Amino acid sequence: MQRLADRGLRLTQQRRCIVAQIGAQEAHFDAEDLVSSLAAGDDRVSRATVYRLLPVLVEVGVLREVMRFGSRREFEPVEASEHHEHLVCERCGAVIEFRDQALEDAIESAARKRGFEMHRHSVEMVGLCPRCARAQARAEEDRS
Amino acid sequence: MQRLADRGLRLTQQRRCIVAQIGAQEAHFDAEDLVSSLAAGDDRVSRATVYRLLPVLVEVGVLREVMRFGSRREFEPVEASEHHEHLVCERCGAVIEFRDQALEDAIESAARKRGFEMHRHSVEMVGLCPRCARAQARAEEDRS
DNA sequence: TCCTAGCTGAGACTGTGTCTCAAATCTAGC
DNA sequence: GCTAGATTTGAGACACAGTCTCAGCTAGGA
Repeated sequence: MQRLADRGLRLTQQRRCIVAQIGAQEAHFDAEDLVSSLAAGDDRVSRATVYRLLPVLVEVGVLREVMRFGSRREFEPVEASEHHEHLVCERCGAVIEFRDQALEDAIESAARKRGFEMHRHSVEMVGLCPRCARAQARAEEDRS
Repeated sequence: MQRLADRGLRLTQQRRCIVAQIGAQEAHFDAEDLVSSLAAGDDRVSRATVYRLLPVLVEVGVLREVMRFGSRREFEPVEASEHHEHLVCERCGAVIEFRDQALEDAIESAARKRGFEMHRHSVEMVGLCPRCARAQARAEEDRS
């Protein structure tokens, strides 16, 4: 909230509602999640307002835009967690968050090596989570 | 083309046109690029057909789906080049392709360490390309 | 040649996100 | 506390990428 004020942005009722709702949200969420959970509550905030505020919160450093699964833009609170990467299971849709210092280092070094001033990055790994990999292996065994 | 036949898929005129057009395409392209370049030529292939074939070509191993810039799904031919990552410049929009073995290794090891069976991955690095980073630095110098 | 599963085209439809503009509201200055 | 005016809002139209439907067509095996 304070960060909005610092930037000369107004602290409207709607913005308070949105920020409060973000606090109540799961780790990842997208604009439509917010719109519907605000609608479910007593807060009346229009879709346009939510869509307008999200990029502002990213710029102000409250949110971080994470990968896009499908076509929706996903967000997560910056302070809630350290930066992390995501494993996406093709079979069950699970999203596994993880942090890997060696990977971070490799990314930063790759950028530096090429004179690139990196502001953010994301790694998307798609495949089978441990559970589905096992299930798949069993299914193939049975077939043979 | 052969790969389609191997899978029991038909080699229709439209599919030949699409595959030929992909060959004539720049490194990256998306469905709309293809649709419009097909329309510009003498080939008449509908949008639906193009959108239908692209995921098939990915599955068959002819194309690879790369990162999504904005909201469009981008593709690139698999054989044209080795797997590579992308640096995206926020300022000029340039996309720099690069390959970094250390980074690949770090990604694979991160997946393996977590029992994840990785099928594909992509790294998106956003920031300033060397040229824009220099321009930015100069601009800030001038201002002070 | 014939048959039919698979493919196509046209356009309606869906979902996500943006834009517009009149009306409402926040905040600085008095 | 009041006022002015700059910002923000809401509702809905719009834009765009991508999907779906279904009647008609066709590749390719028998």
